[in-house]
Amino acid sequence: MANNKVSMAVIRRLPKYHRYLKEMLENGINRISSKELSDIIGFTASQIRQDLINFGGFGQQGYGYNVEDLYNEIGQILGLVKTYNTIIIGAGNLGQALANFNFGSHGFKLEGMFDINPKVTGLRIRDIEIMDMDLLEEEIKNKNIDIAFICTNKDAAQSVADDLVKFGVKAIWNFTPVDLKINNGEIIVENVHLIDSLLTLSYFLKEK
Amino acid sequence: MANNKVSMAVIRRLPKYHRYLKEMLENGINRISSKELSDIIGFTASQIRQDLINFGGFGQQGYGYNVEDLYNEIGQILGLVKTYNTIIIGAGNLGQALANFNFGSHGFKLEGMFDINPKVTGLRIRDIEIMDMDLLEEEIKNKNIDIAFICTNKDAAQSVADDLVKFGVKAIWNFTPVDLKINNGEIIVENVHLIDSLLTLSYFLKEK
DNA sequence: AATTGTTTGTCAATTAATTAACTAATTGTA
DNA sequence: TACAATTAGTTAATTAATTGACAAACAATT
Repeated sequence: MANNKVSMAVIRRLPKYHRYLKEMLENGINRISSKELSDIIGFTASQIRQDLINFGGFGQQGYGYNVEDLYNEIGQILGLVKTYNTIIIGAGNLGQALANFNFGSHGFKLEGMFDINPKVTGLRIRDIEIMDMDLLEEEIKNKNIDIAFICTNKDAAQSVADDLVKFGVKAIWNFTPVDLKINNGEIIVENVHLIDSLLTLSYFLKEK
Repeated sequence: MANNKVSMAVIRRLPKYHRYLKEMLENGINRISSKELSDIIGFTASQIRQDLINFGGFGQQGYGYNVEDLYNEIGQILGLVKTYNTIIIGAGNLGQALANFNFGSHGFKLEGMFDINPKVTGLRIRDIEIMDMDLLEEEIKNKNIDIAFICTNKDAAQSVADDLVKFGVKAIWNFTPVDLKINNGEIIVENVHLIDSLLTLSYFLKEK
């Protein structure tokens, strides 16, 4: 199971494999070749084999891949074997929407929500209390929080991120239209820049 | 202003340029070199020049780029010169969150929201009525809808997409964890696969 | 058991994307 | 006005990513 520098392009395809394999598993398909997978998922068969080889290769010549095994392997590669503790910072519409997404079923347990607005602090979303930001440090440390979702407005994002890092969070899922400056190279930052996505759509729409 | 096949990598960087240039403009910076921009935005100076050359090149040797001009040019490239009419399908937590995002300020005017759930139809979010899906065809045609945001559950996504295409929508912004099958090659589909993003984060978290 | 067909893993070839080097235009200054 | 400094545009070199080809391994069949 080699692991010297897997490219970002490959990594970003893994969740899609995982998604499709799960579906196949649910449909009772227990064997698949790279060619068949190619037809379904839209990557070339060669690319699929190359991608999987990055992590050791899980197939068998003349047979293909066992769907369940491959699903489990990719799950493992994606770190879906343990549960991560998460919190949401900013309990506005987006924060509340994410709280209701139930990422818990994928192994991401929501442990708390935070906001500065006294109109929402004290409320509960899906049994999770919205707490004041004053409690952030304590909660991160007590509950051993791994991942924080930043759903504040863009002006608050950087200072919130600084606090999160200071208090020991390991990864940030950033929903604000800001590129966070994080000095600590150990901290993972994953952005969901909705406006960038919409502008990309707009680009292609204009091209027509 | 050449335009023979700009690569996806370049296109997906454009919104970031646009974002940073806007910020500079607001800060009263009116001139910038590729080197300075590189320090701020994190792409190499060479890449920045290469990117811009795809669209004709807007700089001047010995001077750099005029921030306002470049901002406007990129805005134009991204199609931000006209207003697009949008609707949201699925008025659950996410749909409501997106309605409150106010993409109108970027030229994306929200013209309606739709849901099948009678508990939410009739309600208003930011002065936009949540309508029953029965009215979808009529509204798309009357209001000349360009873009639909799909925020339904994943099981409804494909059939909603089929209807949207049939009724004349030009682009779909898909928030469901499904890869929509659209035959009509003229239709733009832009995905926001939140779970894929979270699993990518998870991958890097596991790597540490 | 032998043979045919399938399919991965591997390696090579190709294509795409990024980075570096260079040239010529322009700015700013003495 | 002349000259040094700056900097985009351009071309070339490098690196990365994708695709194609094929041998070895295995499965299925006779």
